[in-house]
Amino acid sequence: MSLDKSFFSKVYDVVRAIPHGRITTYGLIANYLGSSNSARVVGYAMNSSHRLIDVPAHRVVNRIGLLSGKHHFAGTNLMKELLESEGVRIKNDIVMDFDKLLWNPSKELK
DNA sequence: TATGTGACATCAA
DNA sequence: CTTGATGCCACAT
Repeated sequence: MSLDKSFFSKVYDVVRAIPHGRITTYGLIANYLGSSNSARVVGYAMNSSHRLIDVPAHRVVNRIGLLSGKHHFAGTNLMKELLESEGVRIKNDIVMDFDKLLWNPSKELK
C-alpha cells in the first residue's frame, strides 16, 4: 500500500469509491483518513478536485446533507441535478434521505 | 519560513 | 430559532 499519496489523493480515492447513488460527508472522509478533525481539509481538497472529472464531488455533502459546494459547480443547480440523476432526492439543497443514502467509508470501505 | 485560507464540525449564548 | 466564535490541518502564495 503506497502511503506516499498526499492527503488530497486519499480524499479523491475515497470519493471515487463512493457507490453510485450514494453520498458521504466531509467529516466521514476525514475520519476515515484518520483525521476526524480535518474535515476542512477534505473540503479544500474538493475545491481542487473540481477540475478532476474522476472525482464525483457532488456526492460529498456536509454533515447535515446540505449541498455546501453547489456554488462551486458550473450551474446553480448542477450539483442537485447530478444527484437527482442518480436517484438522490434533493429539497432546498438538502439531501432528503440523507441518513439512508449516507455511505460510511469507515464501515463500508474499511 | 511565515501567513492566509477554506465545498467543515461543534458548542455557547 | 439565529448568529458567532473556535479548533483543526493540509495546501497556496
